[in-house]
Amino acid sequence: MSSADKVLSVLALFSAERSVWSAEDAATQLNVSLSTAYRYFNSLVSCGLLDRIYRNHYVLGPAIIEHDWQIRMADPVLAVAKPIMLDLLRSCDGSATVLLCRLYRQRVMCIHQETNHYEHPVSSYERGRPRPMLRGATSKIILAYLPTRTLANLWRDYPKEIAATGLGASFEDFKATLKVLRRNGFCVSRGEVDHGRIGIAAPIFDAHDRIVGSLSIVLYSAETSDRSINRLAALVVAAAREVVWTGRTEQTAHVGNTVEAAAQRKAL
Amino acid sequence: MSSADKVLSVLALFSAERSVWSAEDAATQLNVSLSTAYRYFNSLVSCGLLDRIYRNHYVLGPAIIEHDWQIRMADPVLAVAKPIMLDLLRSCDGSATVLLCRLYRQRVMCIHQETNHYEHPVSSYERGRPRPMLRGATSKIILAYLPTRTLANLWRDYPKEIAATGLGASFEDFKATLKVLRRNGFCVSRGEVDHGRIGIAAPIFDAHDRIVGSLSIVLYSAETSDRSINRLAALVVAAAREVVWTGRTEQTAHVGNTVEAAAQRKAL
DNA sequence: GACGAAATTCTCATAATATAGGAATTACGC
DNA sequence: GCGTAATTCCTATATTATGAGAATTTCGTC
Repeated sequence: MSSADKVLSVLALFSAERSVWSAEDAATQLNVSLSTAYRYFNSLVSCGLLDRIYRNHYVLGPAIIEHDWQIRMADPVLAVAKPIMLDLLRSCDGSATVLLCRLYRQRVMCIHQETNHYEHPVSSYERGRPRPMLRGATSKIILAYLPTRTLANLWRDYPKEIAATGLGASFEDFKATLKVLRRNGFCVSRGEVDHGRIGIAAPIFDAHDRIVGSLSIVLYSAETSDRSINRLAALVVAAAREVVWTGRTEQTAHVGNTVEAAAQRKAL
Repeated sequence: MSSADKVLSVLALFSAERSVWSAEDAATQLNVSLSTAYRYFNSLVSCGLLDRIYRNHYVLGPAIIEHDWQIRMADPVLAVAKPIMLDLLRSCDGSATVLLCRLYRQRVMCIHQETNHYEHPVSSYERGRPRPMLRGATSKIILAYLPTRTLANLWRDYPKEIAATGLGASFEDFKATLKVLRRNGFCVSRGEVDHGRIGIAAPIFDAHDRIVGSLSIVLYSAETSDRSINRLAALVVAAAREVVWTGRTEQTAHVGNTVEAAAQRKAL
């Protein structure tokens, strides 16, 4: 582990559970001396990844906020998906939230949300919030298309959790369950992530047909009939198919941004 | 400059102008060897700050998206400001966007936006987008309350720009202009940032009465009478006064989040 | 389904710097 | 302005970062 990796591991301390760290606590946690912890913090503060809000109180910094904006600006998938998600939302009768989620390594994360209930969205999964990997239609439809090797690793690491969520009591069961999902082409879940909610999800692939994410609708189960679930499932599948994950066009996206961006550079 | 600082300086390469970098370009830009650039990239990829979307194509990574979510969750100011901003928005007759902006070192950045024109907000300043420091009501009302030493630095670094934006031809002029703003307690600007827009901004202070940000309304000038500007200015000032920037209560905020967060930890 | 060019990792000797501990300084609530 | 706690500064030693090029892998193309 290089010294840069140690500095970077400071960032991993900051989580939803704990958003404020002191130099002393970090030193203890990372097994380094206090002076080293201060050196780490100073490096991160000076590049904006951390911010010292108060004597002995360090939090994640402005560079993160700005970089997230940069990611949103440059993301070609987001640009393609947004209007599609709004369309999908218009097809929903009652309260609904549409989620775009993405697979990163072995995690599923919400990338974008569109809702018609602005002050109280049906789903609390906003951009950046990690989703449970084994529960909910959003994640399960992604699981369904993972390569066997990745599934084997999951089974090795979390056999109990997989069994507990009803995905299968053996690895063969697990694969069989996922095969059914693949045949359907979509996944419907009830109350697996949030109480009283229904999720309907369809897979999103990249140019090489690898699974990269999912598109889903979250509804109140009390407001939703089986009939409309079927109708919406078809719409979600169609919408997800429109979202082709073209990482490579990112180059063109950045060229497209250049004029506006150059104007902004001079903007002080 | 430590080696960790060099690794962190890689992140600064990623900007709105250029969102994709190759190891080779980064090596050239940073004056390091190709193998060192790969080592840097690997460190950043393994902690999620970068993502390799394709052979030779590195972009900002998932850790940034997730950390931004963590910041939003833990931010006590955001929690206080959101309902206030929604209230303010309801007081606007036509299309409007309400912005919460924050001062970081010598920069102003948008932290949150509420709008009543969801698909085409009146202002394109979303969370994370840096604002010009010298133009627009949002920034100028912050300038107005900066300590003299900071203003002197600004004048030293950007005398031409300050004169060009009409803030003053001499440092004395500059200070006099800002004094008027302070006496008003708010700032109105027309078309300084975006064409055909009016900005109305009021200052936000922390517990020690230091300026930390601003709250502003952006409107279409064509739809807005002088009369309603005055009415709204009073409302913005009142709303901004409600938002007290209490960095220290961040501790309590994190305690408040713990239950939900712990539940999520077990969520895989 | 193998070829070839480009990307990426590996290896290693040397130069550079990260580290802990404590002293010195600074910040800040009271 | 005082006193405690936070933060920076200092230095010798142990550890690691670096570049150059060789070795390997990746992936588009045929």
